[in-house]
Amino acid sequence: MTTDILADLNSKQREAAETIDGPLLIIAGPGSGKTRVITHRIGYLVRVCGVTPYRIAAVTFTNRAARDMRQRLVPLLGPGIKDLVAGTFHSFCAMILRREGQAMGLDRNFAIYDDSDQVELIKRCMKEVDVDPKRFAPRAIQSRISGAKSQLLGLEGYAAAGKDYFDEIVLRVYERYEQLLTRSAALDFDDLLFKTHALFEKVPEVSDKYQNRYVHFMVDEFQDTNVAQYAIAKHLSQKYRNLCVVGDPDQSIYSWRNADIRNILSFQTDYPEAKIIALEENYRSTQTILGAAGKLIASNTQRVEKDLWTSNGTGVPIVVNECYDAPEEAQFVVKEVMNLQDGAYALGDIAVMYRVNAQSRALEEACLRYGVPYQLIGGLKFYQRQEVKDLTAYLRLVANPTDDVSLTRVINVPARGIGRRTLDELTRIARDASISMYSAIEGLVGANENGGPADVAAGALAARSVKALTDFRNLIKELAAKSEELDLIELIDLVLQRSGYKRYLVEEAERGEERWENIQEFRASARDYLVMGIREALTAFLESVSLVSDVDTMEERADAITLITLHQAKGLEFPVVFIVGMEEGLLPHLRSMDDPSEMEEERRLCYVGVTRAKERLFLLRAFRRGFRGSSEPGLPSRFLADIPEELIVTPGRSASGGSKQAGRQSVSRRSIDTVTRRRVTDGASDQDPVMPAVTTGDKVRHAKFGDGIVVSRVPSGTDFEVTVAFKEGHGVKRLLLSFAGLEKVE
DNA sequence: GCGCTTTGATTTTTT
DNA sequence: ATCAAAGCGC
Repeated sequence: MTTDILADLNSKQREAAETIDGPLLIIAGPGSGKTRVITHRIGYLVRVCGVTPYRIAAVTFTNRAARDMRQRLVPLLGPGIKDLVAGTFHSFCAMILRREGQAMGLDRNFAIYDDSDQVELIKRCMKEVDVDPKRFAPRAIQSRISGAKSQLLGLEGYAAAGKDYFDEIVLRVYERYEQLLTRSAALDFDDLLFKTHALFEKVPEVSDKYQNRYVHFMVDEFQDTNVAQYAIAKHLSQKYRNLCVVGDPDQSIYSWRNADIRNILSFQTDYPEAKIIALEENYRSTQTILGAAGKLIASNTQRVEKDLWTSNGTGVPIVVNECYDAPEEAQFVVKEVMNLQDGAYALGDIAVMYRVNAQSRALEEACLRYGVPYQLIGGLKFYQRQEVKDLTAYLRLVANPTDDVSLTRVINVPARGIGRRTLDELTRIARDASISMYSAIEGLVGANENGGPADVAAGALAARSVKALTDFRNLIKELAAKSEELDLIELIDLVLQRSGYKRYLVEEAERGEERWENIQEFRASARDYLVMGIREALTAFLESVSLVSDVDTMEERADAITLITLHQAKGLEFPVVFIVGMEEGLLPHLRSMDDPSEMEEERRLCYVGVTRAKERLFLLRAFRRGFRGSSEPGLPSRFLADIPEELIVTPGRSASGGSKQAGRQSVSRRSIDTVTRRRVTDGASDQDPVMPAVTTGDKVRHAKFGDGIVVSRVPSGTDFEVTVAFKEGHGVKRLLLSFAGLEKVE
């Protein structure tokens, strides 16, 4: 039994999985089988030690990581897996607060404000407390407030610590911000952590309940946790002291989001008895890649040395190349991709990574031009799109009408004659009475219906404005009432119809068609929630909308290359990796230049990128790069200088014109052959596409409906639902991919 | 109150 | 280059 589960672990991994009593720190280098250790450790706990999954919590950095973990655990835990808590800190805390938050006066239907909601609210606060948004960037204030919460200072702590002039300003906004959040029954991202911690501190019954429950608590990506997260982990494992944290200080890349690498040090002082296990064997990369990574990270001074090694072969040299500008760099990538594809690789084996999202543009254009299918992660995030946010705001209002940010967002979308004047007046009333804007409307409407001439509140508003507000209130009321009898999809349809949003999009809005399609995609994503009761479904759906990121929904596709930021790439691996924009000012980024510790973080970011690669790595830079219109020459990244020359091959400067293909091609060819042999012996084909690789925009043929174009593709259970627009009067059809028998046509 | 034009600023990374 | 906020005429 015992040997069964841990059989395929190496001795260190095995030791980590078997250490189940007391605090444990696992330092896991890149590619060292970290996820494997975590899942096997859980499997061992359940299968061998007889711990019920209900008593285990595993917190990961992304939902995607949690999903992967669950998937791998299914064969080990069977149906018991549903009792295992596996999620991000934020979703874990949201769950606790929904369940227990009333103990400290929290509304069960609290809204969750994401980043942009926060900034909206902060702008409004600034107006109210008379802080000029031109002198002080709302974003900067938001980041201070976020910092205060992440470090568990909160308003009081911040007030006590604050010193300089800017702090004074922030404090004024912060105070109002908290009032408005409370008034809106809303929590921001940081509150999810901050309030959970506060709940544990203030309400012993709740604290006891969860401390008793979690006999084993595990934290993944520990190097990227903040003070609040660590405090919560500590708190929950106080009783059993079985806290297992896994991380790699060299991959800490989120200090800007208040992640505190010192947590690793604190862990060792907080738990002096902790066992520390380092996983140093790398199963992922070639010696060449690992060697380059090692040299790269060795230049950091603030680090604990590690001895990473691999028994993999040497592999092929790293390709370093300079191109003239970003478009040429992108073209180089695409040409190489085409070479690799004829050789040994599928498109899904290839990723292109970059420092800033803006760099994806040139890459997309090149892919489009040469017909290379790509999958862009992040960028203009789906849930951040205007139409999706608008619809979400309506749904949030149905769940919680006191949500001021959502109300302000859609009260006049589509236009209903509620303009700035009315809105200003409404804000004033709400402020004076310390109530939400929705309640303010209720008040106005009530006063108006009673026909009181001494109607002080509405005095400043025209009758037609009051009428418009009344109509809006009735709309929300109606939606809320009807929502009880509908399912989530029906509710969405009702919202779209009754609010006039559908008509607005289709008939008047710019790019209406495209945006309507996004709405359709969003609507389809609600499908997963139909099994629950409407109320529960609505809350869960809204929560996932706020808490789910783009990497989370990333599909493993064999038929497209992946374009992704270095940050998002953490935790992923690809046989072939291109890192573009290896230039001073970009990687390392300009903003890190004057701070040595930020510079070290840039280096770690680069290290993360390099260590994503299994077999082939390309490091590219452009001689000059466009920046907001103009274009400026740049210098090669200092990180390139850290990589030993013997690990590098340079195709030669790709000067304009001429026969630049020849030399490069021969290098590529030879290298691919080497790799091909290895891959064949591995016998590992990680993808077996049973279904045709059909994606949005593809031309397809159906036996009955003929030719059409794929409008959208949405996961649906283990299958995909594709929406296809067919020609010749067959119209738009929704089909399940596995049954549709679609054939791709060119 | 609405919609057009002008002006001005602008984020690096994301749960 | 791009987008949001402010200003202005209807």
